[in-house]
Amino acid sequence: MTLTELRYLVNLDKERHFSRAAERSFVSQPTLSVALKKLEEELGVALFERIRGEARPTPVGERIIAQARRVLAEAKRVEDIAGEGKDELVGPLRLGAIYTVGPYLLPKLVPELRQRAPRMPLVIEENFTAVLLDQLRDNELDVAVVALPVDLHGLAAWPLYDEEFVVLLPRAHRWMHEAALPAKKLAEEHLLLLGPGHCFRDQVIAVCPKCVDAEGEGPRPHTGSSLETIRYMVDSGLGITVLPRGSIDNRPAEPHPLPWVPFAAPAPTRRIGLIWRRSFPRQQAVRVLREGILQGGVRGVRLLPDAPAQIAEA
Amino acid sequence: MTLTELRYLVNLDKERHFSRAAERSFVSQPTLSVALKKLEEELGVALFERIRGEARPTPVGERIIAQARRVLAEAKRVEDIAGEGKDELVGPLRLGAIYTVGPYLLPKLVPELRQRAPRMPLVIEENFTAVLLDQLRDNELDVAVVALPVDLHGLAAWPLYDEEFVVLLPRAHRWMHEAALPAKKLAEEHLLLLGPGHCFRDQVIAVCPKCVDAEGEGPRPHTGSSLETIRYMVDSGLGITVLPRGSIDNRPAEPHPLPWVPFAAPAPTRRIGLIWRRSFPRQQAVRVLREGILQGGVRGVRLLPDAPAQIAEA
DNA sequence: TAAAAATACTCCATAGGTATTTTAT
DNA sequence: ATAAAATACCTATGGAGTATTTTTA
Repeated sequence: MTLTELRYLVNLDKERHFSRAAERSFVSQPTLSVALKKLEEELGVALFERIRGEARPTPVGERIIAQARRVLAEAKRVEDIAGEGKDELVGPLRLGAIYTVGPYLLPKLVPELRQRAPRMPLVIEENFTAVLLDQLRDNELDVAVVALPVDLHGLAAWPLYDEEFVVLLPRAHRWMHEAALPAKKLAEEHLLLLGPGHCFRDQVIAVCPKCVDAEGEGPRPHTGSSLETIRYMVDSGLGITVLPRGSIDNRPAEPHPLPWVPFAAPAPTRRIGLIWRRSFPRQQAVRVLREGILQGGVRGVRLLPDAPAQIAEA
Repeated sequence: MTLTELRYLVNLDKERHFSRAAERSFVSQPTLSVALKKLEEELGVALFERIRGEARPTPVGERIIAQARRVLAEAKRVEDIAGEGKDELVGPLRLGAIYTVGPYLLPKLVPELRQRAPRMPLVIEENFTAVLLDQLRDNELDVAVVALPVDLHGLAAWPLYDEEFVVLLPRAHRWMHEAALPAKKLAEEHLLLLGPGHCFRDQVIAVCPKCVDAEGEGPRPHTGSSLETIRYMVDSGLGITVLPRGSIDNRPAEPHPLPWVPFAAPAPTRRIGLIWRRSFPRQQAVRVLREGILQGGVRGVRLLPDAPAQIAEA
């Protein structure tokens, strides 16, 4: 039994006439005759009585025709559902972001994407890189914004932009009018760091290894659970800190922002990119997300060219 | 889209693994892979994410899989219905009979058929031959018992038995001890006939053309609307009549039946047979009906051999 | 390296076509 | 004689197979 045969069956019931049913089915009359005979043989029952000039359904035939209509209707629903689901920009996109990017990226990104893909709501989760990677692999997230490189296993990545690190100072700090600071000077001050697990913490330590002791601990009190927390700690005079450049401009305007100073060249940077399961089927969603981030505008960073359309490697 | 593809789809969802789903579908792994890819291309959506060691349905995929299950369930119902309808001895059989046979045949036939085909109830209609033929052709009846020959157009016939005609007399009639009567003697008496339209009327007139006048009218009062009515008229002394032999024994026993006499050889007879649309698909029902009539027993008639399994001619 | 899925190719069953015959009116 | 359906026969698509490659953990 095939869907085609059932279509012939229903058309024959509509026309009660083999030749006209064949026309309606866009096949030749013998094709429909043979197909119907095959169906009758397979089902083991006569579906129509062939009376001169008219094909009349038998009693079983009528029941089977009614059922065939149901089959075809359900089959059509399959196509309908596929049609609705065809647009990759329809349906929620589960987006993850590391803690040190989310707060500065998302406020711009969300309205931007509502413009670009109004039927693709974002389900957003902030977490550590390691957790985001697991969630991607476990199909709990679709895409994530992280600092590259990361361990790509079954994942694909697309670099978005590089952002330099800068030094955030308390108000009226003695360095506040320096044009640029060499990294090693950081050790002269009390350096506030994020807690373990934040990749940005490790990146900052890499810039100034002397700022931590043998156990990898910075001066106490030393950890904040977010960059914003640390900013408050700096403002209250506990010490200085290092921030990614993107966290400077992409936040609500303040009347009296804290002073900050760039690093001396070569300034340390981090590279922010998108990652997703290599098998994730909504490539267009990823593309639109990228465009939303880049053109939606993260201020103060260096956007990367479109060129390596999407880098994926083991 | 084919039912087979939908079956693969559902099996893949059950197994979440191409090779195992292929086993479950009794096909090779490449077959299932290719079929699924074809389905995805046709529908224009990704149905599964191929993650190492696991095929995971996409959100659209899940909806389509659920719908595919519905399609397959409905398709299975088609086979179920066909299975139920496969037995030709299930479902009502619409049986017609001429007035001069029905009353003597049906009382035995109905219980006999309830035995032989308990799930094939008889819907019975008595009528004139001409009406029965029309009803057969108009699909208002399935089979009919009539006197042959008739105009077979698109119909098939199967002779059942021959029955002789006999002469029914009032009590104490002067012929009541005759061994046999020549047909021409009928004209000596007042011959009661059925009304026009009954084939038996015409057959009796053919036996004794002199019994009617130029307009084909017999002596008045001359017509009864049924053989039983005429029997009463004979009993009340209005005249004699001619009956088919089958109407003698196949009726409720009477304490004092009317006398009857056979015709002199060659006795006139009529041939009773089954007719049905040549396209009528329940041949087995016809066979069982025939057996029910013959072996169920019409008394006093000469059964015809099975030989001409079923005669059908234009 | 091993396991799984995708690809390449080959084959054959069958859906579909055209031409013709059979059937019924 | 005509119209309709069935049959015969042919072709080509595609479903399914085996062998192999690609991919990823």
